Amino acid sequence: MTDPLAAGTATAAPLYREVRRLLTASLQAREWEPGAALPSEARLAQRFRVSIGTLRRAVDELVAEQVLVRQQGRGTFVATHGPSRLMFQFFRIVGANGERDLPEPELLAFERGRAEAREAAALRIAPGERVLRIRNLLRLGGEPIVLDDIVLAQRLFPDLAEKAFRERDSTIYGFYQTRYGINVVHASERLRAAAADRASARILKVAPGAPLLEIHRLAMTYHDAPVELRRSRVNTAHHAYSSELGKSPAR
Amino acid sequence: MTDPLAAGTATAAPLYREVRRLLTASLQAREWEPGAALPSEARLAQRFRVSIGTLRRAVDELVAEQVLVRQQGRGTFVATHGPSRLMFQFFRIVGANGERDLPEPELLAFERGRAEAREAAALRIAPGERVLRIRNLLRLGGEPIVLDDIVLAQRLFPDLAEKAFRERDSTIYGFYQTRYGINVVHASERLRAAAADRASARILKVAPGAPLLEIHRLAMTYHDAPVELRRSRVNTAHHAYSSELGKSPAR
DNA sequence: AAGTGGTCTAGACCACCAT
DNA sequence: TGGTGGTCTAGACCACTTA
Repeated sequence: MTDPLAAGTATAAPLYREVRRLLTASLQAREWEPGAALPSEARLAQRFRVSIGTLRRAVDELVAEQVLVRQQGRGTFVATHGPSRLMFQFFRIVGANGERDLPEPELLAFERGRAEAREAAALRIAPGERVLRIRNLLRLGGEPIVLDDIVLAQRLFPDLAEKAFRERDSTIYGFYQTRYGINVVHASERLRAAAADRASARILKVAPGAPLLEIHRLAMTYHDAPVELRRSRVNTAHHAYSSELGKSPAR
Repeated sequence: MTDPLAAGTATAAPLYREVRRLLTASLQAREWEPGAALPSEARLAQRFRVSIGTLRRAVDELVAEQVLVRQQGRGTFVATHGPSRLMFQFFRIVGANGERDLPEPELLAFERGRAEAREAAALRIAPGERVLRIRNLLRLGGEPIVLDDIVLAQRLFPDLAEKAFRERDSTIYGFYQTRYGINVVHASERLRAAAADRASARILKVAPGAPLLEIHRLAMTYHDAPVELRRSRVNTAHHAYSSELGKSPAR
């Protein structure tokens, strides 16, 4: 194998990282559609001119981040944002006994606006740039539990209209993925307790001033590029946010 | 290599899992002290009669769970519960700008009691069994921010007295590890928003009824055996709980 | 210089899935 | 039966730490 970085610039990155980078680039370029199978590991190893072990190590990392999914005997697939991925990765609200229900969404508002300073900084766009503001209610077991206020850079979602958003046939991240080729791969959240303002209280059917769990989330695609800013307010009277510390996801 | 499970009982577990099990057993038996180096990978591979690749795979998993720590050129070490592990794995409270401070603890109460039904179920002991109840305040930047109520099965911590707990020279989990050989390796948490009761409000210097972030944590050692039950109340006026979704820790 | 973990390879064999 | 991913091996070479 020829050294990919022969010059003496510090220490060369390991080969499997370079292979991972190439795989990610192909995913970004939509060389393989969401849900589709990648070429076999043997073929990919040939293509990148590495051993199968090195190729597998690169795929291992993308599988760990749930960007790819392996199925023994069948192949390796581009992960889709279906209900199961939502529940495993992006929806952490559980019932009193730890049980998880699929949330039922209701679109409350869909508006166009301009980015405020803090929103612009988080989304890495210019202050005042056009944004979409979406208000979405999630019900669990019929009860209104989560109120989401979503901000998107309009530039990333050209032509997105309320009708298309409302009539999507999948999760929100699934919609981003299939309609706009934007694959949310991780998110960073900050949680606080806050008193319910009047509007939130009315929608969530709690008393004004009641304690709500407030979550600020920045969802990102490859290379930590920001995609979506979201503020959630959760009625935690009969639900909770679940967090696991120091345990590898699944096994 | 002889098959470790020759009989036809379903599918045999992979060899690296068996090696991992043996390593975990040695750790539980304190064959290597916290902070001490394990034998080299070559020697461990010889000992377990596996190839170095298989041995490394077992160690990989324990490193991913932060039970072991690798240092290139030096060796592989039993992870200790020092300040850095606290901050990376078990303390998720950050400031308004995301900065992390080391909390300064103050012991408020140390009492003996009996396990209530829910506590007993969580700790997997009998209802009414002896427990220790510890109330601990954490300050950040001098301000009281987190109030912890800790419940321990006395059986796991024989002879534990207030003085020893108060005068410990490390984190609480470091104390469990060095004094009792109990290594907390992961924890499961449930977060809610709740109104401050009078006692909490006084200690955290907030108004009674102010919204607090309430965290119920069950800390576990190897094989998910429960160790500690903890309820935290956090003043999130100037701090937040940080959560990363779908990102491998560190890299 | 010696010892450690980190990377990479090449190949064998197994388990599982589709046909 | 053929193709896929999953496991395991044996060995070479590199990077880093310590003395």
